[in-house]
Amino acid sequence: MTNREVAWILESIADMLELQDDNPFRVKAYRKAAHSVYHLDEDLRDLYHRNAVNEVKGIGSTIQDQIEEMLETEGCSYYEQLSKEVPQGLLDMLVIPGLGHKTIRVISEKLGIDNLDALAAAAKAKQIRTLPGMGAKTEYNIIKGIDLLHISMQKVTLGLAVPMAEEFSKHIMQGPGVCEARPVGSIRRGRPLVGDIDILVSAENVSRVHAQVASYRKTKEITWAQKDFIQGVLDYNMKFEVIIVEPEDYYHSLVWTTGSKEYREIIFKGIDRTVFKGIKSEEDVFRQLGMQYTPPEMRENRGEIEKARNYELPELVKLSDLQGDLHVHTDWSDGAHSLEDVAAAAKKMGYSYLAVTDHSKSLHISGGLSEKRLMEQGRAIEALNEQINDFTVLKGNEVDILKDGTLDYHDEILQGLDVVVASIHSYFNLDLELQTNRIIKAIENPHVDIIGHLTGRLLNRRPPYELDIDKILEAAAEHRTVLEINAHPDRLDIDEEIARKAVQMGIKIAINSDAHDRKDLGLAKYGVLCARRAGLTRNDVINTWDINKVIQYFNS
DNA sequence: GCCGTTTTCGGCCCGACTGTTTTCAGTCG
Repeated sequence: MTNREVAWILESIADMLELQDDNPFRVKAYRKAAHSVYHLDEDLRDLYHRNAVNEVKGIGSTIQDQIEEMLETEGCSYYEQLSKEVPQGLLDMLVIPGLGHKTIRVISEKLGIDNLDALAAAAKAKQIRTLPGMGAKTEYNIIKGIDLLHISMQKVTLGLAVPMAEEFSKHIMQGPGVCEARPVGSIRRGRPLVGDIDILVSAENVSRVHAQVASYRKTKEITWAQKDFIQGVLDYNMKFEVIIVEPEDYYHSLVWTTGSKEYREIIFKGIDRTVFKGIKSEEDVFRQLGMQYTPPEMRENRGEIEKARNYELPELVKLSDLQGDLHVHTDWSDGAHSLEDVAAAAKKMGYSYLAVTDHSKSLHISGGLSEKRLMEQGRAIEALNEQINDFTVLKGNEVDILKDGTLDYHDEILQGLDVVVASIHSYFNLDLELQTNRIIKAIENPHVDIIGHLTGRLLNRRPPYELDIDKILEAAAEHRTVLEINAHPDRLDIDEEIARKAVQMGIKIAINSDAHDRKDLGLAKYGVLCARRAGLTRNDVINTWDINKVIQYFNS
């Protein structure tokens, strides 16, 4: 069992205990343990072999025993026992915004409802409003929430799909006679939400691939199998398709299975694909098609085919172009690691700079820094910079944009910072005009360098706030304010459409991890995918620049 | 259930919003 899976079980235990109205602190203890495990740097198995599982913060003797059981048996009897007591349908309901365990308990006890379909039906039949503390609005939110849930159940974020697809490919790769196995389709194109995992496999012996796929520990079900095609379901209801080809057909199949349906139908139109047999690279397939090599992220038929035929594609920004990260949290606010640890991790990644941007004072829950603490942090950063070579930590802050568009610190404070990222963390429901003006006011503040996660969307969970994007882009262009592509796979905000529009207007972009954990610095790769889908080049992205150029841009 | 340089028992993050109520419980970040 992986750390992530252990964390998921602990989190589920917390949910079930909460639905049973158990001691809230016990619930919290499980959540805390889940959080610690999720953010662990080390594999739990290694800790287990060192007999050090209980050294993890938030894990005492009870949870330690449960984790050890999970590692030894791939199961957890306490979790299984609770699963029998708490219907899965109640856990599903927790995902609906506005429904917590107490409300769900009342609904389940008074109306005997234990699944989403019955809940939706009761809401539509106006039965929910008969319960204490619930009214028409509650019913409306339930119906809306279930609709959203049905949509989100069809697709998952890259953050979930990519690690699963990589692990699955690796497993297939270990099969006898397998030459290649790699994720293709929408995952390879970097679409922010994907419906299934597609894996292209080339192998000498097709039947052995079937056995290898069936033996994967997360394969729940094979729903359809042909000689060269396997369709099925993995854990968490993740659908997959495995396409199997002969080694000599691998590269043209790679192009075929990576592009969108429209894309491949256009570029291979009227072409017998057997002419590509034996080709040794994707580049050669494109050469034979009379086209410029097209990066996977662009293969969507959105104008790139014409450009590729005229050899006019831009050179897209690459992950290795990034020289730093301009939005990162530490344990001074709600990050998991110290200033020193985060800086060391960034340096290890090959970065040459990092802006520490903890939360500002109004964000109490996230440990927002008072002016005094911010000053202290500034001194700590200066001291750290004295100690490390060939690396610069910039003094920054992710300052809250308050309801009226003013910022959470006075200008004199902001002036002393190297990097000011301004973001919204409250009043998500303002109307279009108020919300737009609020952000424009922040853009107009001369100390603001970057707007963080502009639209506030959370993929599969929360729609963007009401914003007049065009007006905001005009203001950002006028004030030379940088827009962030927040690389967290739950956000990818701004999205590729806005990013494309922004650079056309001369706005610069920062690809920021918004890491709250040193491991999360690596999430930058998802932001790069988004930028590449938007057609961005190195020069469009300021954190591919060296630090002097970045600072100069902010000060200009 | 976890934790401890005040504690092995008695605490554990808290302020604001939402939708329901007429003073507040539940939810969320």
